Amino acid sequence: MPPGLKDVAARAGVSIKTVSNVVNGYVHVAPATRARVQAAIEALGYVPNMAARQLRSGRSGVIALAVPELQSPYFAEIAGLIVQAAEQRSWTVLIDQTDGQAERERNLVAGLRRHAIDGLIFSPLALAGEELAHEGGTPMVLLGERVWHGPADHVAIDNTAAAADATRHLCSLGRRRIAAIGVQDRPSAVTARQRLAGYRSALAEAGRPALEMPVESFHRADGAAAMARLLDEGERPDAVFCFNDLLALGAMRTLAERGLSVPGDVAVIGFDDIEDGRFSTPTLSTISPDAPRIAQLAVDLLAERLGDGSAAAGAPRELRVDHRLVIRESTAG
Amino acid sequence: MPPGLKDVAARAGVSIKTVSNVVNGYVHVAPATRARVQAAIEALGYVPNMAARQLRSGRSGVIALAVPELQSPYFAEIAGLIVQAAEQRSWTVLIDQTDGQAERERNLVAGLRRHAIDGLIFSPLALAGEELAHEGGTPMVLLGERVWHGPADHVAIDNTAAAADATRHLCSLGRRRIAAIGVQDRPSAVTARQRLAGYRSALAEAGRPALEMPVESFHRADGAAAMARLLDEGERPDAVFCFNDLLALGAMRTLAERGLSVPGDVAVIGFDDIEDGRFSTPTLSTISPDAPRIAQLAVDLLAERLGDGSAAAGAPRELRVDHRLVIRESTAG
DNA sequence: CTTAAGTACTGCAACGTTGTATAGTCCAGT
DNA sequence: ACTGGACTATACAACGTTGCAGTACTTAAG
Repeated sequence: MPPGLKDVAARAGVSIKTVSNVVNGYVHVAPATRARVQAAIEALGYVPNMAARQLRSGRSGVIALAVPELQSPYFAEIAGLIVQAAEQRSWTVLIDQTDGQAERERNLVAGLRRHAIDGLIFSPLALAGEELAHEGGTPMVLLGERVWHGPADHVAIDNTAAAADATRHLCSLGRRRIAAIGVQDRPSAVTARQRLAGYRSALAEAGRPALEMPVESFHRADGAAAMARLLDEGERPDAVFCFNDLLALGAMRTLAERGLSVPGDVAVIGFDDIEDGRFSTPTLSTISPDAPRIAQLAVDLLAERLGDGSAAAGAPRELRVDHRLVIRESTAG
Repeated sequence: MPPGLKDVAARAGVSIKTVSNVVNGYVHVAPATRARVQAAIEALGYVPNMAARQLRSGRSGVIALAVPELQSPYFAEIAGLIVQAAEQRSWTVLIDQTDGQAERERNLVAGLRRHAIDGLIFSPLALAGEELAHEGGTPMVLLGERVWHGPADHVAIDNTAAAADATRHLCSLGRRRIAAIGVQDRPSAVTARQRLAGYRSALAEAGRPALEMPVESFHRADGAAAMARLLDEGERPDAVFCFNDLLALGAMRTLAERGLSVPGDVAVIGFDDIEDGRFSTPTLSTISPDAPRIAQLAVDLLAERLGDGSAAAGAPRELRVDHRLVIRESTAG
């Protein structure tokens, strides 16, 4: 049984509350007393009991981060950055994998964990719109664009503009048949729909035909399969905009297998700027979102809602984060 | 303020304890009463307060997983699998990033989180040996070989044998100058040392010279830099065994930049079987550990220690998990 | 008809912590 | 000497839950 305030108090010859005051850095404690208590704490190896603290204060010091899957490098990176940002506030991050399952996401929002976490940073995949609304419970910050008008804060890059940037870049290389890999028309696939919109608008601007390939999900295998379909289907594209880097890496793999050169025969650009793309052969051009800033802002927004007792007060905010086009070998020359 | 047992009890016209009994599935509750209480629970949206539960029971239902970094695909995969395995027991996993910092790892072992988690699955990087010993606190399962004789369970593959398998494979291709990338001589770099041992023994067996490149850490950039040094240094190797896949991907990148073909000029094999290697150009041969089994066993071991009150009882166990050699393009032909 | 065993439910205490209220001490300024 | 304030320390009551002990009633067995 680990020692409690009681044990420390007994050893130091003071009251329980005085020990509590020392632990919490209360100012009005005589130096001698403080020293005695400190010594007792050291001697017994006292560590505050978080459960009891939380029971009293209602705060656990834990925030949850819900992402579709950790295996995806982009989410792993975001997760790592959020953990770091949370550390500055000495929060612990509990990472939840939703696997893109609506049921799981619903549970999160419904607040099944309500009593254990102070706040939630959530990157929704299966849910969208009003389904994300939650009544007065845990403060929540969403990663991704705001496409509805519920009470949660959002942090996102401008997906549509970024997709247009990527597509325009391909146009500027003089490519004419520019395909998009990553189309999804589920109503909840907000990100895919926005990137598609950006792609279409840039193509329309340049007067080029659209060539759109749907995918099940955003993994390498989906990219590889989509590219294969594209090649088998008809006149082959001379450029591909993939809605994330994993799709692009999969697509490049198929191109290599078919003996096509990148960017010679087909230029490829991705989205997310994951590390893999910096070391692939060829290296992958991409849209680089300012991930550290996304993480920082998400945590800051949450802190704001948490600090202020009136969490509900203040209109929900949408914060826009920068992105930039990174040109590497897969679209060089 | 969320409703508590008290509120439910008032609404259902029973005592607090009866509600508690219903919630906990205690058998001796009249069906009618149970129904009434259930209705009240539904109506108020009652959710048990985990903090209070933990305070009473000492159990939080949360286990921690400590890995060096989530950005590393291997750890991300393990993390995902462990979360899934833990879910079967309805445990929540709190993922901790140590960033390979000894201080951070020490804190974990010392049990700074002692009161908030029931158990710890730990993949140590900076710490080794007796430093990992911990007195009677939280049950702990270590990922990685047991190189000391403390009280914790271990789950690991046979790193030395696996490294020898990889090296022998390169020998069997008729390669003569087989380099190793990933050497580390910090006493805590247990994994690196074991893989090095396997490499050396296989080379000795085949009567080939050793060619060893140290690295700072196990990332793509380290692999790329090590490969560059290797090429600049002297007679170039015709095969490289990299101690993980990230190093191998980095090395392949350097080879591509230098215009060398893989496996034509240099065969490359990695270790971990991360997804990147299945889609890289060329695809990467590797040692594939049975990661799902590692995750399952780690969780099962922890459950065993947790279930039994006498956690200290029972000798610490070391479980060996299978691995296999996966031959892909980077060592084909 | 008594006793024992079983069922249905309740009340109290405790888990370890902190906010509030309070009491005593000491000194400065009247 | 007397008031007011700052300082130091304490006691008590919660936070929401569950283990334990206990009460009242029912049924079965002797």
